[in-house]
Amino acid sequence: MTARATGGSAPEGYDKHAFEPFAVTVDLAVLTIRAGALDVLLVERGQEPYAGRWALPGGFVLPDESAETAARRELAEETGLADVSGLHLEQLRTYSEPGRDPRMRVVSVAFTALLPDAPEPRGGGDAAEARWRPYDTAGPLAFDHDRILADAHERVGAQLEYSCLATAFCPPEFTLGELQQVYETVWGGTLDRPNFRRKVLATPGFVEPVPGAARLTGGRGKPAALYRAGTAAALHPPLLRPPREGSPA
Amino acid sequence: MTARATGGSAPEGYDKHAFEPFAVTVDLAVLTIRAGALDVLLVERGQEPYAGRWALPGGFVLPDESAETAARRELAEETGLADVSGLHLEQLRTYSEPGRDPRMRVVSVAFTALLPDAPEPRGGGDAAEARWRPYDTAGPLAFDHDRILADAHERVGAQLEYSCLATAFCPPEFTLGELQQVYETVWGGTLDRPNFRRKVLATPGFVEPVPGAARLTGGRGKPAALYRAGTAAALHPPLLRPPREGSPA
DNA sequence: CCTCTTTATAGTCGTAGCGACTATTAATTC
DNA sequence: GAATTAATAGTCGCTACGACTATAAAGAGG
Repeated sequence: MTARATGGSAPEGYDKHAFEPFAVTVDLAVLTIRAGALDVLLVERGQEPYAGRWALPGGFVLPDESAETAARRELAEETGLADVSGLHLEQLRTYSEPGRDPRMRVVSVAFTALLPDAPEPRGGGDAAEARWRPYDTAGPLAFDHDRILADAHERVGAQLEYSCLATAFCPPEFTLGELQQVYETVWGGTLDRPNFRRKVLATPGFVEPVPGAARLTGGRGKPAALYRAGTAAALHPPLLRPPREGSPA
Repeated sequence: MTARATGGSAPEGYDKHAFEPFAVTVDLAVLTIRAGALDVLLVERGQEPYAGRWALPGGFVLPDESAETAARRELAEETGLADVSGLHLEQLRTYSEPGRDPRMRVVSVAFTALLPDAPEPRGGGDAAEARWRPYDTAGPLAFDHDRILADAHERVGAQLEYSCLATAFCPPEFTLGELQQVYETVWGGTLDRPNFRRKVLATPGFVEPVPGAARLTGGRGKPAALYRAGTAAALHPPLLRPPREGSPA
């Protein structure tokens, strides 16, 4: 059933308020790490407004979808991945400023998605060309997508402290060096390797060793032991970000 | 399939037949602490569906409003407070399951609001009677409001750990005992008073003493020093919740 | 082959934070 | 004025953590 609710045609219970139907969309901040840099998936706009500018992938929520379902569908379309069921997808927040789209009233539910490997995106369907772009030089983006992307970055950075989210950037089996690089890339600094190792291994359920003493050969140094994501969801104790300069008075 | 608003092949502007308009509402989880118990502001529904059941206050987002603006307007209407500009209001998440309202497609942006004192709510406008109810015996609520309320509780509990949010439950000047009671009420346990005091005072910017060595008299024991909310937004180091039983293997 | 480089892993040391606990102080109540 | 209540001060021992050093195991290049 379609809601044509402007004026007096609102359903029972809503008729005391006049309300305007809004378009509801999802926007995706799809993040990955390639060559030690944080990359974001962007699409190039072909028409006004913001023609030629890059934007976050997204689209309308269909009548029988939740926002989460729509976001996962868009994620599959934009990345071209066959199976996105295991990927980390999380609602960020909703952006509803009246003027955020000059054409009409659009309320957008933003999501953050994290990918381990980074396949080159295949432009799905009629979508404009999609590409990985470095996070640092991504902007300025169309609409309020700069802010959405910044919010996503901040949220992911904060969640690395107290959740196992970092493993979502890693392949199924990974070394502690790769895991550390996730933290360093998202937080933008360097961490002490022995200390990082001690903290990760001291946190129960964060990672577990791959059976058989598997090691990753082919690198330049000593082969690293392989680990899998553990069963814990939260980190106790948390892995706190080193404080920025100037914090302690 | 469906034309995409951000796609390259769509004609000028949005294709009006590509999406279905949704009603967009806000729902508020308004929390306070009264007599050492966590209370939530609820309204009684007068009509189907869920007639006679309690629900979170909320309403439609008007055409010229953002969701935040609508939430603050609803907060003022439901609580009857003249000035809600200083109250803590924060977006929680958006609920968009297709069947969450049996009448029509409603996407609801949920907010959490924290109040220090607890004036008896005046039923604002045509709203049904609004009342403070204890959090523990609030359910079952109408629609998916049980889940929204639970999500709000969990979010607030988590934010107490690493933000100064607890002061939002307190009046402008408060004692450390009152602040501790906020933590105990939301987390549902007891904290050691000397240790709590030491941690709060050791966190720069969390609280600052009221000038003049002001103290709160009239209580039964030794008068407590009065404090104000500090200037910091985040807590360094965080005030971690005591681990639940069974967490360490 | 031997050595240098690179990376992983092991361990040390001093400090800060924190949980558990005891002691003291200053008000009200009986 | 003694008992009660609550705030504040302080102690003790353990753990976590940052900074640092040392060792092990691979490839690179002569």
